[in-house]
Amino acid sequence: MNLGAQSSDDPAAQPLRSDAERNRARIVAAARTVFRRDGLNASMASVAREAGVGIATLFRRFPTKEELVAAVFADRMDAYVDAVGVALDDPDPWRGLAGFIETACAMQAADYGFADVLTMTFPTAKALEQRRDQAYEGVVQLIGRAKAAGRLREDFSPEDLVLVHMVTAGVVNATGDSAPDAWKRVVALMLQSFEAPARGPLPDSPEPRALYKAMLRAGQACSTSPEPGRKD
Amino acid sequence: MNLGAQSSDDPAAQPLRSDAERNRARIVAAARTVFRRDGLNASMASVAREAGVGIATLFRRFPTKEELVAAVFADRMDAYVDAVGVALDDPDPWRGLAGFIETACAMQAADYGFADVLTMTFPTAKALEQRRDQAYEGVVQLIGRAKAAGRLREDFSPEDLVLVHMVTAGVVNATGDSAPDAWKRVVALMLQSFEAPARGPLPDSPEPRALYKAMLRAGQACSTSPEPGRKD
DNA sequence: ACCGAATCGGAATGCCCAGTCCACTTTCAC
DNA sequence: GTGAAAGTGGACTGGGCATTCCGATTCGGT
Repeated sequence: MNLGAQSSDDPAAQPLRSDAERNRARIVAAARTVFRRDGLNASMASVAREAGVGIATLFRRFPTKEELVAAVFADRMDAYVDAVGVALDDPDPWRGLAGFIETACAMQAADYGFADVLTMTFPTAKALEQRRDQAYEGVVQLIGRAKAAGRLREDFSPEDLVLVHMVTAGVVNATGDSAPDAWKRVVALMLQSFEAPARGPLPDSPEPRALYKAMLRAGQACSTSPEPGRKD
Repeated sequence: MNLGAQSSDDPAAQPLRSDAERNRARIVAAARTVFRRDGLNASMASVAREAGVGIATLFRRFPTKEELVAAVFADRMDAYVDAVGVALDDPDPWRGLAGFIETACAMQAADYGFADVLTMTFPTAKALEQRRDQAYEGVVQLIGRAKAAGRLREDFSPEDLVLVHMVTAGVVNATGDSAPDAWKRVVALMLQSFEAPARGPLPDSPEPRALYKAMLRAGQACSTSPEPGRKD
């Protein structure tokens, strides 16, 4: 794993000078802190300040924000993939799925940056997207099993998981520190209506393509503009 | 009603000069367009541009963004209050409540600015907040009746409506034009778990105070900073 | 027509941001 | 030790935004 990454653990590209490696680590740590607190729209300058390095140093190491994001959230994505694994190990597929959703949303609530990451896509961040795909495959299996067990409504689609992440991101965004647990109620509510039997039909799930486009747009917006989301 | 407002229909303050009145109308119309498209974080400058007036003109008429927002969304808020009225007139209180929620969320989807307005509060915009309170009272009644009819889960709280608005805002924000109907599925999902009998207990509803604080913070952020939501 | 007051528009200020450039400093292989 | 390559930080450019100021313009009562 971690095939083409240019991260510190990539032995391919010639190793950084020791001071550069030290600064790189500082930057990633600082970005972790800042993104967790302020979300992905935190400025590069604020990351540099937090890290105690010059702006140029930051940009030399991570020419695009996407690369920085990828480096920072690699481990969160690993945890996300692990959570899928744990869910798949659960003999009760419904409990597994529900637990996974709760865990994943808790990760969003604990890290505003990660909340954003799960609603965006970064095509150039290969390692990150590969992990996302890996998680996706697991989730598809999980969904299949939960439906087979008759515990998950038949019209649930993998896209619904993305919607759940968008919902959670929206709630934690809006409530912030003032009502830090509000998302739990919302997620519980959604889980109750995912459980079979369905209480009624639902409007169609968004097309995977359309949803991907939405996530893509959000990701691009985050690279350059001040605000992830729609804008002029 | 509309007691202390300084809007165009306020006969108290000396009337504006005819050209000023014309510009005021243009500004409000332009702001309506811009806020609908870009949400409340649209810049004052973009409103002035759209209106074809100078920036100073805009600021002279609406010294704060809150005042502009109040002027622009007065009629949307009226429609919102009306929707509550319609719901209260429905002999089936559950159908009334469900229909109201769908209508209100559709209003959010049709106007990004209004989507934001329903998740924020603007203490200085008296007329707007008065309408919000009016709607709130109606909703409380509606909830009471729907519970009495045994169609709404007993642990539903008025705060849940705010959460629904935050959820919808989050989804339309994230999906934008790419998946413009995704919110319908999410709202349908939530409605299904609001319907009695409850499928299970829920985490507590956020404290009204806490939720108010969250809405307040978002509103203040919108007045000055580039981004409604958490930030440095 | 005239004149003062109201109104106008745009330039100016001050802040934050992304991203680049360059003169100075540090590392490390020899 | 030493010198070249790698690395560094801060100044700088260019843009957007909120907000203020002011000289020019327009309205409307006379």
